[in-house]
Amino acid sequence: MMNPNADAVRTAEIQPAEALETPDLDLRTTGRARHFLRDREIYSERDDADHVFKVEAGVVRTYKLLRDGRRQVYAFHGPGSLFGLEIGKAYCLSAAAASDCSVISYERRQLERLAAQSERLSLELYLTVLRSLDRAQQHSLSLGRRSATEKLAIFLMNSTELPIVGTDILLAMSRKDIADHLGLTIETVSRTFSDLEERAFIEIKGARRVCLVDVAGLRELCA
Amino acid sequence: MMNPNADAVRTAEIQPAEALETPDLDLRTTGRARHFLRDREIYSERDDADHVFKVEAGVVRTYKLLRDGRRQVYAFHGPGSLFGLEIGKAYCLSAAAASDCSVISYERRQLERLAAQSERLSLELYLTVLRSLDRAQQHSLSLGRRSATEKLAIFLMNSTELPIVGTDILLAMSRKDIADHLGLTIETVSRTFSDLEERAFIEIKGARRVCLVDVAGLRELCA
DNA sequence: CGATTGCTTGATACCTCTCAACCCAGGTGG
DNA sequence: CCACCTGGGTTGAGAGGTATCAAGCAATCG
Repeated sequence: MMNPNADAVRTAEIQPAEALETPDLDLRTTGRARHFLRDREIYSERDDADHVFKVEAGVVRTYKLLRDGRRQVYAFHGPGSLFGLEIGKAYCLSAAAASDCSVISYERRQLERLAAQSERLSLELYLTVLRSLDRAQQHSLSLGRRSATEKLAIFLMNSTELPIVGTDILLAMSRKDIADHLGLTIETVSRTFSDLEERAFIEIKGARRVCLVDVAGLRELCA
Repeated sequence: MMNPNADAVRTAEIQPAEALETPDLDLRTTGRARHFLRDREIYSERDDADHVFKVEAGVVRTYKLLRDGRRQVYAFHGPGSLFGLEIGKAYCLSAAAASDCSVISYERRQLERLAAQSERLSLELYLTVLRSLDRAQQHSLSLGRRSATEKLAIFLMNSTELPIVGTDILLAMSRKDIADHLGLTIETVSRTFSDLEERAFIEIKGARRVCLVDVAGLRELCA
């Protein structure tokens, strides 16, 4: 059940390729490819949780809305990442495309059947959830005890998994997505970006394109 | 692997009795009872994760320390709750007694062996982790997007699981524990308690004893 | 008792939010 | 081609909530 050999957990803002990278053949055949344009909803909190998803390309965000419109983005899922695993009948989060993306959907009941038969698949599911838990906890640390600058530095350092062009990273998500992920406002995110640039930690080459000039310094900011 | 029958997830600040409540006999025999005085460390981040624990009595906190002394408390575990499940070799959080408490420790390797044999045990472990994930996400929502008043209201409403005397709840943890859990300072927690009392939502009968006078109102505060 | 510890209360500072204006790139249509 | 519009991002000024620093209080313990 638990794997003592799986070593130090990587903590990435964008959930990277992980479980099911080399999936059982069964699984590959049962999935169905789907595409979503940016900001399209994939599923909504309270919907019947009858599917589990894996990202093929692009980035998906999972989030929750409060009555007054405040939004908390829990995680960004990049290619290879699984999302939509649930205990109960319904999803307890919403999921939407943070960028144009394609995902594979698996029928939950089918996946359950397969997992019951395959020791290996069920272990992978277990590890997937455990990894998500680890990330959620890291995220709590970011939200609870850190300044805007620290939050953004952490976010950037954990975004190293993103598409890279030369030394630059490309952010798939909007300022609002970042803000709602870090518990800040768009304005503060923007100001903090500018601040990091003035202090020569990064260079902003476009709203979605950032060069990490001083990685050591950024890491230092993460305390 | 996944259980479609396990319905709506309870979200409690204090992790309640859940998995292993009716444990396999094997498990019961392998556990070893241990006692800890308040604030004693049970394990530390980076220690070898060779044991898994279940709370028998009292409350345990899992937490992490930053270099500058800031502390984030991730969760409080009450009687019946499992903690210490890990992917990697080492614990990625620390655990300590929030109040005097007794826990049962299981050898991880033994638990792994048992889980490999018992469909039921491995399912319970899976669900335990999934539940923890759900709580961690709820917690992120509290940390990221809420005012001190909302945070404390949520905390109190989720503490209904606590020992109750009449209509009062008894808080097992200190103000500092609460503060570090909610991402606030002790002073703000204290002020917010007072504020809630002035507004007649609660009555403070002692530092650790609170009467929830207006439950409907408190629930309203949770938005 | 005096000392210690945990909690409460007060005054002020600081960080982030709020509201508002502005900028810029992309798309549309005359 | 350019005027216009639109949406996302940036920047500014002021307000507000929480942190910080400091003092005071109550309970516990030697």
